[in-house]
Amino acid sequence: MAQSGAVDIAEDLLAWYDVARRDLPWRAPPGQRADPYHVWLSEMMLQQTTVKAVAPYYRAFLARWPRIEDMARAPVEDVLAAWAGLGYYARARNMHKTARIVADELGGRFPRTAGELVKLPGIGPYTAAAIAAIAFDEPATVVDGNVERVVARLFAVRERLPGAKPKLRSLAETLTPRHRPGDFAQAMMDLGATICTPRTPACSRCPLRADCQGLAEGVAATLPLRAPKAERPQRRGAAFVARRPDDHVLLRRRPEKGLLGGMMEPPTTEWRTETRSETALLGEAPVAADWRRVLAPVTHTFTHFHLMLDVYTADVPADTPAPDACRWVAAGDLPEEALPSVMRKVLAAASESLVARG
DNA sequence: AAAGCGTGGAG
DNA sequence: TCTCCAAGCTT
Repeated sequence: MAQSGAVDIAEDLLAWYDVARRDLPWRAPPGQRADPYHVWLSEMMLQQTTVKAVAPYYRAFLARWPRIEDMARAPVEDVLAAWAGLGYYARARNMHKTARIVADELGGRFPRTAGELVKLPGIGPYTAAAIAAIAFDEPATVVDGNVERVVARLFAVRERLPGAKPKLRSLAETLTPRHRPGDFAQAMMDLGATICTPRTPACSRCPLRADCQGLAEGVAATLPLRAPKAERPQRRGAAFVARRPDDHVLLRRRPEKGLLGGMMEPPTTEWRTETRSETALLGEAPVAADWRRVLAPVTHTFTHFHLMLDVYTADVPADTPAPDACRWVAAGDLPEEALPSVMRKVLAAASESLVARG
């Protein structure tokens, strides 16, 4: 194998990027520097989230809040509602905090270095480096899952993640060029997303195949090695969909911190590992009513547990007061609410059952 | 520093 | 159906 230096590898990758780069909504045309607001917004959304899932949200956010001052002015509830369905909702809360800091305290301008960017809410080492490199041309080393995979294969690193992170980072640093660092970062991610994929990588089409130690040793597709994951426990609970005669349903705002923080839901019981009796579940209903259980429970899988929710529905009087942290919402306004996917499943199950009952 | 934190698509 | 996992951050 002709052993190329780091500079050659970076040059080969950039040459490939110039002809193979993906056209993504947040990318500036070739040769132009991207708008920091656009880069930041896209990077916040892209944390642990696929390009395909992000694209429509990115367009919607930019159309609704064209400048960071616009987002800063919006109530956080609006941002959460627009974010609903993307997951990891702390990202949206942190993003909004950063919007206000940048708009109100920094004159609408993002810090230009990774070292300053990382101090802002929701911006960690990866996002800070990505913004600094892409928007401000700082030769920061951008290390995400793609980069870890590409580097692990390129240098045949057999140490397991997450222990191997420091080694992978330092190897990535040796590759980062002072010229076009933003394009280099995006090239690494494009390579990881389209060629050096987690399963069945297309090594025959890889611009770095001549320098890939993992390929030479026949282990590329198996890297990087990962620690086995903990199994997900099952949790159970009930959700209560109360409906008024004027077609309003009762929603509750979840606590600011923790799972689905700040998001709306039809009131639910606690979610516990053990199964509880219907009587016990109904004891946590938000209002007294003739609750009827929907036939099929809603199931949903979160990052660290499976959830099964029994769904109860009830028709309640028009003058039923909304309990603490709750409010009545017209059925027609539900699409605009900050309802996470699992809670949209609950509402769909309730509404199907109402239809089925006629 | 290990664990908590979403979702939907691919295989 | 089920597992894996995607441009990570926070505490």
